[in-house]
Amino acid sequence: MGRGKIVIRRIDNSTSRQVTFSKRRSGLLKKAKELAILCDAEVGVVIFSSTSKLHEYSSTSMKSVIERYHKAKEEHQITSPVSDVRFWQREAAMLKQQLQSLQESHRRMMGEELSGLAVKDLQGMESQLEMSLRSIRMKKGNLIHHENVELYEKVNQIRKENAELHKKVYEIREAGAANRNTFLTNALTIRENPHTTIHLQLSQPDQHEATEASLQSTNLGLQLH
Amino acid sequence: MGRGKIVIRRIDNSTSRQVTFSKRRSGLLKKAKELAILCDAEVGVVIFSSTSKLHEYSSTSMKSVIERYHKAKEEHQITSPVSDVRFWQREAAMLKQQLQSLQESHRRMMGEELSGLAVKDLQGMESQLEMSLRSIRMKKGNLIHHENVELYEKVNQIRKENAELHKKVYEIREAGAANRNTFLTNALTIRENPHTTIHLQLSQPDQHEATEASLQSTNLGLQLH
DNA sequence: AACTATTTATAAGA
DNA sequence: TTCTTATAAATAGTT
Repeated sequence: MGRGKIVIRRIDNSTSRQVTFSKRRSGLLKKAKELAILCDAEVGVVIFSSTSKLHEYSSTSMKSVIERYHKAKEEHQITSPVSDVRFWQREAAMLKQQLQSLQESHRRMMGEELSGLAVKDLQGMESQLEMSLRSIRMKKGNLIHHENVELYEKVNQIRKENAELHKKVYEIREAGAANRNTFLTNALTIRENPHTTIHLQLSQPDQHEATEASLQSTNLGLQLH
Repeated sequence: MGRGKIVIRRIDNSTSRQVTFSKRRSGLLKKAKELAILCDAEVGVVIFSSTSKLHEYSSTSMKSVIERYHKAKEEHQITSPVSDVRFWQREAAMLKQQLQSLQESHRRMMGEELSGLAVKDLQGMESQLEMSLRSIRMKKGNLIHHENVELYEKVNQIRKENAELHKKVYEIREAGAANRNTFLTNALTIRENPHTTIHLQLSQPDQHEATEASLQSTNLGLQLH
């Protein structure tokens, strides 16, 4: 990555070795930092220059990294007779767990890591956020809104068709009455207003559990006796 | 150094975080190796993935690196029981502090303990909450989409039923024409189906104030007695 | 696990 | 040293 390609081998010239060390050291530490942040890793880097100068980076603390390293390697001496150690280890483990849990919750609260959540969970979060917010602007018409409008229109169309059906049935009754002359007085009851209003309301996100679209049969039972 | 520029910040998506970890980890270890060789340095790198898997490199041996590190830090004891206790105590204290800080932040996020905050702080929180809500609603919108698909199906079903009603009405008329002089009285009963109610609800993720889509009662009561 | 379009790191030069 | 710049290398997004 430079003006020319180099072979990875000890740089003989002391000055340029020093210069290269300086550049690459900062590059390495930067990359270590990025890895830790990007990938949520615990990283420790220790560098001694050829002049024995120490340079280091750790995403947490070098002590933590080394401790963890020893544990992972199971090279840590086991029995420190101090039960205090175990207590504090447990304490730390518990706190770490609490912290992680809260961090996760916090991230979700920040709108991150929402995958894997159920609608109900999201609903709860949303209403919580809404409660927290004094005012939130309403956002207008997204794709679902348009679909909603279309559904509204379709339902209205069906309503009209139903109204027409009603009218036809009424006409049939009239015809029957005319033909049969009488005692049909109460034969036909139209209970509903022919202009039955369809109430189309947009649901509250909060009440999403209840918004499960349930469109039930408009089955108008027609029976001949 | 990729198809697009990225911001150095925890990668939310677990899969791509894992992939990036794998790529960058090998990159980091390679760079560490190169630095050690080119510049005649002693280098040690320890990496714990977010899943606590250990990865390491050391130009000499990790033990040597760690010992030299401790020496350079003038901490000659690798791990004495005493320092162990202190370490865990410090660890616990640090975690406790982090936890408290995050708890406070979380409470504020929940709209609690807002006193003592400047207008600027509140504005920052507000925009953060708005961003969070956007993410959550978008996510929810996707989840709700399938409900719309179901609604489409149900609407289609109703249409079919209406078509059948048309047919029946037609048949009734035919029958009426044929039996103009016969007993039709009470013969035709179109009664309300108990399930006639249409209950159509659509969730609108964004227009929460007025998004309750509730379409009730296309109840066309048709009764012949 | 490859493939590239890009970004990033850095070797060499000033 | 520090800056500049041409180029090598790393890698983000994609397949």
